[in-house]
Amino acid sequence: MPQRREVRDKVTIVEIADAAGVSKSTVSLVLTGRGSVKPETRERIRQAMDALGYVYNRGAANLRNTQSKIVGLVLNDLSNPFFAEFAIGVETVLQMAGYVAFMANTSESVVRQTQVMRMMREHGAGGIILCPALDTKPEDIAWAGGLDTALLVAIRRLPGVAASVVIPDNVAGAARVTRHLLNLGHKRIAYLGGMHSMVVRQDRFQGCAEAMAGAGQAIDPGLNIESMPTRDGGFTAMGSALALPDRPTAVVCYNDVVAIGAMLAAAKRGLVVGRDIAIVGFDDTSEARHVSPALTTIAVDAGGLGERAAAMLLERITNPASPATTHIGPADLVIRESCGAYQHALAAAG
Amino acid sequence: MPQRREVRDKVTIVEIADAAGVSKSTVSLVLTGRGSVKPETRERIRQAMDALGYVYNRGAANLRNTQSKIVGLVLNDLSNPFFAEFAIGVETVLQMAGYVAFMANTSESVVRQTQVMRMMREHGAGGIILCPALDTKPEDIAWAGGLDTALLVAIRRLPGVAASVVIPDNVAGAARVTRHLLNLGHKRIAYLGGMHSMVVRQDRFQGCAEAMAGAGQAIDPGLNIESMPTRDGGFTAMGSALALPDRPTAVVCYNDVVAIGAMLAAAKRGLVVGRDIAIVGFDDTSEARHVSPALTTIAVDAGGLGERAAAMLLERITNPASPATTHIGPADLVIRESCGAYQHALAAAG
DNA sequence: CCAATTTAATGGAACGTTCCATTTTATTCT
DNA sequence: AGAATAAAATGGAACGTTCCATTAAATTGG
Repeated sequence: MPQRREVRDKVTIVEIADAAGVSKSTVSLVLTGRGSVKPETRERIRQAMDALGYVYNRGAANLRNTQSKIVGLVLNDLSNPFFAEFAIGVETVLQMAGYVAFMANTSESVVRQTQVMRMMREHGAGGIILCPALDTKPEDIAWAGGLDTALLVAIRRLPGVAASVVIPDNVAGAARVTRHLLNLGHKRIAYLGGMHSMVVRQDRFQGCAEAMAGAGQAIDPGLNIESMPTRDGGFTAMGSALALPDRPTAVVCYNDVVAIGAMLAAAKRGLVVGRDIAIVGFDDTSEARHVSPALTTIAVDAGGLGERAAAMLLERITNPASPATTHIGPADLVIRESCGAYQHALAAAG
Repeated sequence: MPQRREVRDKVTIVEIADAAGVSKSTVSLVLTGRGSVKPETRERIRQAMDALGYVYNRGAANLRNTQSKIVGLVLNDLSNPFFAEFAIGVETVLQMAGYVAFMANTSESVVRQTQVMRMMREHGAGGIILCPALDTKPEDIAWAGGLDTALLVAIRRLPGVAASVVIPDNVAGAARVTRHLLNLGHKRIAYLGGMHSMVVRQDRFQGCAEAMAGAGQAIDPGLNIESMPTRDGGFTAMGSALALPDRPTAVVCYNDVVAIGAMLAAAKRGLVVGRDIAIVGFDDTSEARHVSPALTTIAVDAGGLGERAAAMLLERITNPASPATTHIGPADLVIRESCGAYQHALAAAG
């Protein structure tokens, strides 16, 4: 007696060929759209395909091709809306080009990052967009020189790595928002949040310091305070800033989430943000708009950076001879309430 | 004369074998860790691998295996922090199990959703977690009965589809928050946001209506107002609610983002939310905590749902005989300021 | 020390596709 | 109509791996 069939085995190209009374080569032709096949035959094959529920096996195809049509996107912190926006931008461009993104979240873990990138390469990713986890070392991506997988580093640049780069103009943005505070009359300005080892902090701090220098001022070293780049980090950093005998009158924060933590700390001490003290952020995440008072910050267009990153990577994939390039995106000042500009203007008018 | 070599071709298992003076079968053995090979030989092979920069070709391997170790995650709206949290939960569990997630964002487009799921199946995904785009029809995922790719539907259930399901307890959650409002003395309660065709809205509205009925009340049909499930949608829906001759005193919203839009509309009309009118949300996204006044809402633990979804899918992948199951996660009331409970308590005490 | 056993290592045939070199069939030109 | 050409269809050898059936080498037992 015939044994009950356990699992219907995958339907392949030759079964389609049999069903359509044609050779497997012909089926391949209609699949890839490469040769010329009689419309009538094509139709017969198409019908056989959905009748049998055929699904194309890209693994098998890539075995000959090398063209994998997949790219990896490695994010250090998907819970940060900034990176979600970035990812959406990447995805949009990729999907238009018929590529599919292989996305993964490392939660700032370098070992996870390594694992995930290995997996992606093993699956034949033609390129990887990497937003590196903290403490990523050049040797963690030693393969980057190779020709099989193109690498693009985004958001956090990675000194000493041969790869294309897409970042916002951190130093110009920080300089811009600092000048805004200087124009409002602030002199005693603090820089809050982020760890000293982060290149992004270095860049932003540098912009801030340059703007101060341009106005003949300098940042008091005691007002340059590190913290984790989190809400809690901002909260405690602001706490120590306010405990100082000579408080700052304005605070530029590493990013929006630090700024929001700092606002909480100020409020807790009875200060009205925007009146008693100015606080500004960086990134312009959607939270910046909805927090109260609304946060003055630097908009870097996360989605746009993502689109640009994807486009640049695609270019390098399709044309491997092209050199690695660097794109530095705009960083625009968005004035809201937390800097006190509005109240300042009122006072000037009144 | 020899032509300059264009691209170093991929190094394969047999090149490793040659370099290590061994057969390709032996290399395969150490790669898979299946047979027994002398430690000394294993070491020699390992060294050859990193000397030549070998990268495992999973496509080729899967050709024999069928075990792909990849699963797809299809999200309808990555820009919503709720789904980002969900995705992180999924990713965490998947990565522990040695799987890699293939993540894609559809932005509520059914055609994009179809494309992306086809791609994933073509790449050999063993399963797909789908947060369906609006207007997804059962026939859009007709393949779901097949045995090659397991399907799990999350967050928005999809009537008429043979798949496992993971959703929060929408009706219980909505009932709970509605009872809370009833306990605060509200009688004229509106339901705001979401389109009538969405099953999630149907469930939440049902919970709300049941709670009202339990208190001998009913929702005035004129206070059941549809809108897009966005901030703008909430804003305009609230606008029309407030334009009514007989205004609601409390509003339960489809989700947090609608609620935040509604709060803006109320504030614009000079109402103090939490005092002049109660507004509550659903989801407990991180924005709910930071908006002012802080939003009373229903917490559904997006991350936990994600973890559960991944675990359930993995179970079905490794054991295809197991039946499709449904998990309904908890929905807990989080009382903050926007419902006025605090002021209510003060008044009662004073 | 030889047989029996265990441990290591090896060919070679798949797996599902592509693509080159051919062959078959249809179309056009004089 | 017959030759020349163009269009359509086909075998079969890759691609990089796994795994079964073997063989070779090492270990054990009496």
